[in-house]
Amino acid sequence: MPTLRIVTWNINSVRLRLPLLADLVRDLAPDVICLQETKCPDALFPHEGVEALGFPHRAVRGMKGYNGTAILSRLPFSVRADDPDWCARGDCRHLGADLAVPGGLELHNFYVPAGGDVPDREANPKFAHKLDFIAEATAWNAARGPARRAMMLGDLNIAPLESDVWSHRQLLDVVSHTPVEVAALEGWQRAGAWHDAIRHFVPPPEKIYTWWSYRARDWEASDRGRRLDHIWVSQDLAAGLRDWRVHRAARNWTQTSDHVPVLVELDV
DNA sequence: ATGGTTGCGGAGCAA
Repeated sequence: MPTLRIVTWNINSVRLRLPLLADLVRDLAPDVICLQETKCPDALFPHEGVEALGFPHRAVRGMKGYNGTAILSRLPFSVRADDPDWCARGDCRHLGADLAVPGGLELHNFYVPAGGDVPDREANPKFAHKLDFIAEATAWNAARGPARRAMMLGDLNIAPLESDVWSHRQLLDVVSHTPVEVAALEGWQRAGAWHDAIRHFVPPPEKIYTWWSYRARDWEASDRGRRLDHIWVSQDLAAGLRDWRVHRAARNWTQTSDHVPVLVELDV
């Protein structure tokens, strides 16, 4: 029974931050890295640099300027070909893989739309897109039944719990923590019977954040963070969870992302 | 209440 270390990171430009990927590999020793916001067309992906870090197996789904996902792996895997094109946009927000481990392991890397600034689906098309995206993913999970030997991770752009934000009261009207978004994310989680792998180790009310705005004068002193990045596992994998890490130190790396890497180690 | 920063791409949009 192999033990895997799997990381999710919204890298916010894979070309700009390729050197930081080396720091991530040094610090976390991952077997699989799932990236979001690579902002890189597939033809321009820095394959050589990633190969040199020890990741011979890669899949990328990128576009010019925005979005983009990638899976970098020490183990072989195949890209899942029949997963949906969410909201029929072809906007590179999901990459599914079947990892070559005994018994198989499904891995879904998501970049959920951020949703703009106004939490109103009529006034703000970006917020409508966010809710529609999650509704489609929820229906997909519901149709497939409870997940088995599967992981679901990525930048979901929602902080569901009061202890996932620096101030529940002050963020109730802020996109990422509104009740309608929280209900949508909880519905998605329920539809797939997903188990929150980070809250498995750190139950509420302990605070956990994975994102701090670039706009803060001193992100560390103000510590106004949100837990936007998540790792969920199917119920049959929950007993295999071994370790976790939110790599807060990465927020102080030179020219870093506003998100930090999140790691889970588990027996699969 | 407002404004604050970053990346892409080379202005303005998205976050």
